[in-house]
Amino acid sequence: MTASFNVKQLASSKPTESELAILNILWLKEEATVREVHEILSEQKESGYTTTLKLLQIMFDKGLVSRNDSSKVHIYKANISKESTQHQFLDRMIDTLFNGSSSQLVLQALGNKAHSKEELEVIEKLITDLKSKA
Amino acid sequence: MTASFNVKQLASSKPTESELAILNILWLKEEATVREVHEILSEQKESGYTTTLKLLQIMFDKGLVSRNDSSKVHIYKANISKESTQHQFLDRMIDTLFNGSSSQLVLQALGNKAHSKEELEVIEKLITDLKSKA
DNA sequence: ATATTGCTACGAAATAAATCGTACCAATGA
DNA sequence: TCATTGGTACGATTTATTTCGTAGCAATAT
Repeated sequence: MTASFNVKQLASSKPTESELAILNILWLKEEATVREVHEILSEQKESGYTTTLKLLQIMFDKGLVSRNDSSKVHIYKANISKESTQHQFLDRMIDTLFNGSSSQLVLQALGNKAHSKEELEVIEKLITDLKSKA
Repeated sequence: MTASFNVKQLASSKPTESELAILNILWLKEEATVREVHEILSEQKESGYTTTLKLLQIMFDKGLVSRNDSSKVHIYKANISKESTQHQFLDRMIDTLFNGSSSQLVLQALGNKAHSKEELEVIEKLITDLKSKA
């Protein structure tokens, strides 16, 4: 048996908080064993090894991660991209908290925190591009 | 006994999904009875009256809403602002999903959906302002 | 007076999420 | 060979959240 993932429910379900924490690690490392994930995870939050294991197994069942179990030590990979997950959460947030207006959200986000001139210019450039296409 | 709210845990806790749905209604209507909240809520989602009631009572205990119970029919108000809640969720999201970079989030949000020229110009204007202060 | 209606309070069940203990297996070292 | 180590599987507990039934009370209608 080689690389595979379960198809009970495709990666449509919204990851929970702890699942997100694990996904972040997998996005960073591309591949990781349970132990590796657990090591990094426990820097952020105290918890037992089997908790991490179980979480990864649940995520596997949901299709959020895939794994290679050809050797005894299973190797996990994220099965959804960071971008699509960002997208998913942004959409949901725009719906539930910004009356469906993404520009509303952008304005808030820009207002909240300090941004360097460089960051602002990158954004500005994107807007110029978008305007020419609108 | 007049307008009051419980102080067990101040409005620090992150509202849950259903609590958010209720807050949205209260932000819209400024004040509402349980029945009014329930009426609007059940347009979006089937559920019993006492469910809404209980939810409001829990939110009251958490300090998320305040209420005037001087008459038999209690009148509820949101006790946290929409803006601060947006802020709270944005921050959390930036942390857990955008490596702490809010401009990253802005870029994603701008890229995701179509924006009208007008919206883009409002954002552009804000950026110009921010740049002059940076 | 008594029944009905509409409200709050609140315990408790149902569901979802997170956590952990224990069993079990294979590889390795003494 | 036998003990130890390090891995997976998985049931069961705990905790958080949602949902609802039932009791009880006051106002209103019959």
